[in-house]
Amino acid sequence: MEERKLAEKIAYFKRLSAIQAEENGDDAYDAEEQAHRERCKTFHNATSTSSRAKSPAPSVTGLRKPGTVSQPLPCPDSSQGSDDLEIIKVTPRNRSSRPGAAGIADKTPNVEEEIIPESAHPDPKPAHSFLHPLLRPRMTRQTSGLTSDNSPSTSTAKRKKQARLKLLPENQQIFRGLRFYYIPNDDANRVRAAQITKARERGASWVRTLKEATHVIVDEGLTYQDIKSDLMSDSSSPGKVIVNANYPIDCVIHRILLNPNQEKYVRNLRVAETPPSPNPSSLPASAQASSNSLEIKRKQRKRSRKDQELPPETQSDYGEPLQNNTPSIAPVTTIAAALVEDELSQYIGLVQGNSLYLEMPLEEEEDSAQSEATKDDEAESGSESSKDESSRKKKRRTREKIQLSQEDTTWQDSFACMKGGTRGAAVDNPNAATIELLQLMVGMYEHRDDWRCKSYRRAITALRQQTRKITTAKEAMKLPGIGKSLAAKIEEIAADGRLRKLEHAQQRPENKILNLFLKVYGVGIGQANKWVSQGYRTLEDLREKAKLSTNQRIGIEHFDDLNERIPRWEVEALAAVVREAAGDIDASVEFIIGGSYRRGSDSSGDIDLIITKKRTRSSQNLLPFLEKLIKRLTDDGFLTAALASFSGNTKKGHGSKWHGCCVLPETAFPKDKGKYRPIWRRIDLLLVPETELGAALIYFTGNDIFNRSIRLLASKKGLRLNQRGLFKDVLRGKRGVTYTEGDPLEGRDEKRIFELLGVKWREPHERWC
DNA sequence: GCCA
DNA sequence: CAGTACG
DNA sequence: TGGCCGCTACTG
Repeated sequence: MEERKLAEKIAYFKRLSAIQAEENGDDAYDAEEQAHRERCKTFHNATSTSSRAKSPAPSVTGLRKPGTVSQPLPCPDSSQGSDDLEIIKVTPRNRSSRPGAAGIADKTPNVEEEIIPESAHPDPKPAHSFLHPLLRPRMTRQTSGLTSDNSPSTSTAKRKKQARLKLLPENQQIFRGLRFYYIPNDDANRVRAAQITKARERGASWVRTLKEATHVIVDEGLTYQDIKSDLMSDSSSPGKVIVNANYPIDCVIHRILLNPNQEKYVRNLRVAETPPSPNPSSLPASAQASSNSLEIKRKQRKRSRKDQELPPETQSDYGEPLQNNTPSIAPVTTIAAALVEDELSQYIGLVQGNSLYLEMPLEEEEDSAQSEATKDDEAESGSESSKDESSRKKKRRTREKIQLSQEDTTWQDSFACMKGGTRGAAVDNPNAATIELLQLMVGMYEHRDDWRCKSYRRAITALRQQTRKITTAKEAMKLPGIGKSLAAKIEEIAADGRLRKLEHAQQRPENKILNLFLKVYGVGIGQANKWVSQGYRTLEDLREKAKLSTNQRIGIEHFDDLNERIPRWEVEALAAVVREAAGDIDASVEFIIGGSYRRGSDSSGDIDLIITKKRTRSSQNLLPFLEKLIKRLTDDGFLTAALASFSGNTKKGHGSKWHGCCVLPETAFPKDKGKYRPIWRRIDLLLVPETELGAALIYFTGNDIFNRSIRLLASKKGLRLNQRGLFKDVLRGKRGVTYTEGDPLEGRDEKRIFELLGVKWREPHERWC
């Protein structure tokens, strides 16, 4: 026992130094990993290009062919999906007993429910106290909530149940959905305990049996011979990832799931002879070939911070030299951008600025600049239309302004819903290039980090309102919603027309695959992450091997169709079909096309229809009608799928939305539009009583940013806006207690809602934010 | 991501 | 209830 | 440091 601990301790420090080295030069991937990425890149290029390719045939059969290139990524066999279910059945103790929690082993806010309260961390001293100073702050945050939950914590801890494990933000949960089994599977020693904690903070769940695991983490020093018996006992080992403890560490360092098949992670854990049930697809030749122990391969390139502080020219590994349009500032801030980029390039969701930033001289210059801005602002406070000057007001200024100015043009102006924003604005905008790249960043964050996403979009909105090109960070900082980080990015883009962080993110195969999966209806970040980590890479993989919900299957089968834009004329044609059918059922029902169509868009992602009728006070009143309509349209072949209806939802009395798919019938296809081709379209129907039409119009017209903004504004005024109306924000502490009465202020009249909110009316086409 |  | 979707 | 839209609605 003593020997064991000593060995582990040694191992700990060994890994620790590795971490430190990594942190110092955190883009120092070793050659193996880079090679892996290259392979991935090549692979993906080969397969993904067809993702948007449309087949001339009806899309029912138009699913693109999966990648044909073979790739040594772990690829779960088809049985794996069903394994999950079985696992849960077998070992329910590790999970919440709630039936809905199946398969959601990550995300453990309710860990207390779990069994095995005690955790074994005999040492009160936090593990991170060993760590390199640079690491400490972050580590402190991560491990502060070290706790027990479903962990197979076995040692006889004195520690009782205490603070729960604190999960890191979603975007850092690189292990989300994965289930780790350690050999040995306890946290008896500090090293492993810390590793387990780190893994779990990043979304991994620590399971007690080998059978449950997706990943088996074997202590360094153990060989295949050592774990052989363990693995033997598990018939499901094929398909599992078996790696040594360096793997999760490196993943944490790089903030991303690395290729587990690299030799350094499987060293000694695999034998060429006869592994119990080798999973060929997860055993690359290289790994199988050499099982002899090599020395710990130290990361070769450890760029120190000093090394990074190079002149821009040296930094740039692109062909073109940087051009200095802005003499005095550019060099400095370019370095800043480069440094930041370096730091951030590891993983898209990297948080918080780094300390280097605080040392940058950006802020000092700002003060002087700010006084100027202040002066400018003074002159024209209140005139919203003087686009250039007034919108570059400094935040501090804004605050003053609030106090000084009058109601109408004050703080409300900072809400997106107050601003003009029009669709075509970006086209001829001087910041178009910047906007475009930032927009791509939004795409990378979409569904992943909602808040960051929001920030980028807000920044884009700000840029769009400029009449002058923003070229420096200093300048950008003056815009509302643009802080240091975004300002640096804007400057980087202005300087050399590119954003390295974006490029880096774009070329990550994981991101490409993730983006692909996220486009499937019914697939969110959780499911997409799970699938990616399970090794699925194409839609074909999903269709054949993954277990899909009904909706997800539809989303995949008609992926190409559903991701295609709908031309405006077709939106009208589709609506006409619905109207016509409805006319036979109840001619007094009215339809309003909402969504981007109502905002004037040339094309839409889907068709949004508000269904309403005079003298209706509840969406319930329209339910019978809708049922008939649905049946009729389904029989006609117009509606092709129901994605979200309101099946057993009568209890809440709402039942107001219907989501599904439809196809424009050939009979309704305009002759002048070329050759007819049936394309599945997403259609959303919203049942709206007359009394709620105004609010529903606001909601269904959007855009989303506008909605959120105006709702936020409402809440700041002590009101509440949703798709059913504007409400007085009464604090109803008791659940649903008599909230039916009196609270609604307005729901019927769209303009009236604007008025009550003190917001100047905006036409739908002015609601692009 | 930004901001109070 | 958590995940996903809607604008 | 916590909030960032909706006491949204629907699915499983």
